[in-house]
Amino acid sequence: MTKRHATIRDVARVSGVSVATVSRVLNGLDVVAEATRDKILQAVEQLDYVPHSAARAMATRQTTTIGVLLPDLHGEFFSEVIRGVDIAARAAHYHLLLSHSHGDPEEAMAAIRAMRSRVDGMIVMAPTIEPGGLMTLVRQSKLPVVLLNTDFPSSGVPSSTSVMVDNVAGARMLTEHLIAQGYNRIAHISGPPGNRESQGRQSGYEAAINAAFGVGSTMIVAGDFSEAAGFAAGRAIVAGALRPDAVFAANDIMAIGCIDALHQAGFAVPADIAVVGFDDIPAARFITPALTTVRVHIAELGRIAAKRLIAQVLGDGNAADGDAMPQPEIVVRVSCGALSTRQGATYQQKNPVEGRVEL
Amino acid sequence: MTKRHATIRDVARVSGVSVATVSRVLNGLDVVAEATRDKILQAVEQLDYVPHSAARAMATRQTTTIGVLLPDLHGEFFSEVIRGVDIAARAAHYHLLLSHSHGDPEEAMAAIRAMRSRVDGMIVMAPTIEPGGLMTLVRQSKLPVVLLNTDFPSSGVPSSTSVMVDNVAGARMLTEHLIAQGYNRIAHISGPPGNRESQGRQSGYEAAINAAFGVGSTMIVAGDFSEAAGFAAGRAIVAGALRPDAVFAANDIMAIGCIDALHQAGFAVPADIAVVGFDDIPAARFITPALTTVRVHIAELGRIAAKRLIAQVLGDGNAADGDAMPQPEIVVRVSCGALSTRQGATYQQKNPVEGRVEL
DNA sequence: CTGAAAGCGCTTACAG
DNA sequence: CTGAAAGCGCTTACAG
Repeated sequence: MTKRHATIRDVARVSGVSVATVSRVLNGLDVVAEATRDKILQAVEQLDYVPHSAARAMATRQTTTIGVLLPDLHGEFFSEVIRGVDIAARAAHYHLLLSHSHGDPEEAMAAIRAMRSRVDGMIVMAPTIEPGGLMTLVRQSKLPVVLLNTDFPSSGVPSSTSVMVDNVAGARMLTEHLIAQGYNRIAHISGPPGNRESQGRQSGYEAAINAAFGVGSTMIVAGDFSEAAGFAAGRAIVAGALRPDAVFAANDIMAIGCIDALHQAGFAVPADIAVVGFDDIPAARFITPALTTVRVHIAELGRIAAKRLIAQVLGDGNAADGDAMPQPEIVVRVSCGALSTRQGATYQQKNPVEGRVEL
Repeated sequence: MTKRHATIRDVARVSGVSVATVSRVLNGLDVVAEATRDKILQAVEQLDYVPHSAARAMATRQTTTIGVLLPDLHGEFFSEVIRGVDIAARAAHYHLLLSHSHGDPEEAMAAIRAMRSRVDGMIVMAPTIEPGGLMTLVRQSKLPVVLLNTDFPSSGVPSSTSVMVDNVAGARMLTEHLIAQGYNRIAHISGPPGNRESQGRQSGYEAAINAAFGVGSTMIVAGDFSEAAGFAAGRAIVAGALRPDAVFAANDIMAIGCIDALHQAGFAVPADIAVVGFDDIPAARFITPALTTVRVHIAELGRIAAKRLIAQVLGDGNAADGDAMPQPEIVVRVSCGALSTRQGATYQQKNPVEGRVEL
């Protein structure tokens, strides 16, 4: 067992051919004679030869690696994106290089540069970079890029380079679901201003409310996606003059905070006031009452992003056109009042009872 | 904007020096004259030059990348490991290559080979590879490796090459916590047999019970880490002859299933029977009653693994010796009976009231 | 302090 | 069907 790995020259020597021929066999060029091939494969086995990827990358100018740049590495959204990206990457025999930006535009820039020579393309989610800067960066990286939940000036960029959750549709559906149940004073706890998820969800809410009750019927309580903000919003609602009969929080964690505040003030959910969320985090199923919410298939989003990216890398223009964007779906549980408490809240009913409403 | 990126030759040409000198500046060899340096840096800027990592890797035989091989990519454990690994990798300016094995030994082997030439070392978590095979693989990969929560024959391998959660200690502490509260018929819902997490947690439980009540006082209900198994165990307990006054489920999700079954049978938790878990998943805080459990700082585990790995890569023998392994800690909430229901269950008390008991 | 040149381990026209 | 050789873009002794 030598200290250093075998190289293609070792394989050539052992099998008595040139490195060119070894290379052909390794790359599946089927011009090589069967006998030669067998000899070579045997040598490969014997030497435990694995091609050096940097050398191959130099020669081919390809890395068979895609980069994933995320704003941060916390929580379920991140892991689901990665999981989906991995599915597509693995199917195409691509490796995955991971990076994140701490939500900082500077770091995002730096990460993109650092990745540039190590990948054949990248999936970037960088909500904090202003679109112009991002565009420049992408341009000068000269790499195929697919944007994930990230704004991009649409100046001639093919839509296939951007995938995103349809927050507007999800929020609208959910609001309409509340309206359909007879609620008519529906408040919205918003996410942080300037955040595109926030904006989309609020827009969907407003569209549904305005369509049903006319312009001016919206009730917005400012939040920021934190549990504390949801709690505060709950207290404000309890204390406020205009009592909503239902609350749509822009994410689940705020909904949970809100429910907590309502409970503490002696309100029953959903009997006195319905509360729904967005995201379908794992905890949504476990709280009491189980939370009605909107689920987005994040892994699928990641998978599609990766598939499109790889198609671009391969110059395979429309290989990924077959994949529809995943649509948000409503997950009906107890907190909206559509199900009785005993349903939906507990383990066994989980599958049979939860109602999913496809868009 | 040419189609191809600038190379070191371009920089050399523009700044009127040799590529060797450019290389020196790029690598911080401070032998270069200030004026030369400035010229070069300016050219770098102007050309938006970024060194080609494959070329550099060829020349230096280093990739400044570490690989992370995980059994799968689901859930919080995974994302926390990655997050921790990333912290250490980033601090040392290493990139992260991610792979997983679908829990399949064959795939794990393949993944290790595929990674071999792309990384300077790897963190591998491959609980399904039998130790002998893993050892061979690691040996022939000739790469620094740190094992994460993975068995390894201890034949002369320095302990720094393996990091793992101390399940035994965590389970023991938790069981002792129940004992200290006066419970004396404490059952354990085990994880899947053969799983090392399972085994460790069960051992810790047994050690504590045997120490307190003498050998033969343990009560084990077989589980498999699933919510359904916890539910089934709860039903079995309800139906059984020997009623425990407390249940320690080997993970939170089984504890949740168990509580559900108890509730459905009309038992109050913790008044009639206490239930505790292990892992401190996010949902543990949100269920009713909020779950007493054991928290393991997974991200810290990942960080230490990466730090040790990088120290090995750098030949920096004891650089990581300063880092103690993270110890499990008990998170006391409502389900063990130590806190009143109003405490611990709700948002505001989250921080002030939850009792953490350091090991 | 700087440069010319070899070498890292592959792939790929170009010949034969 | 196979081989000799150039080239991918760096780094690093070795000279000077």
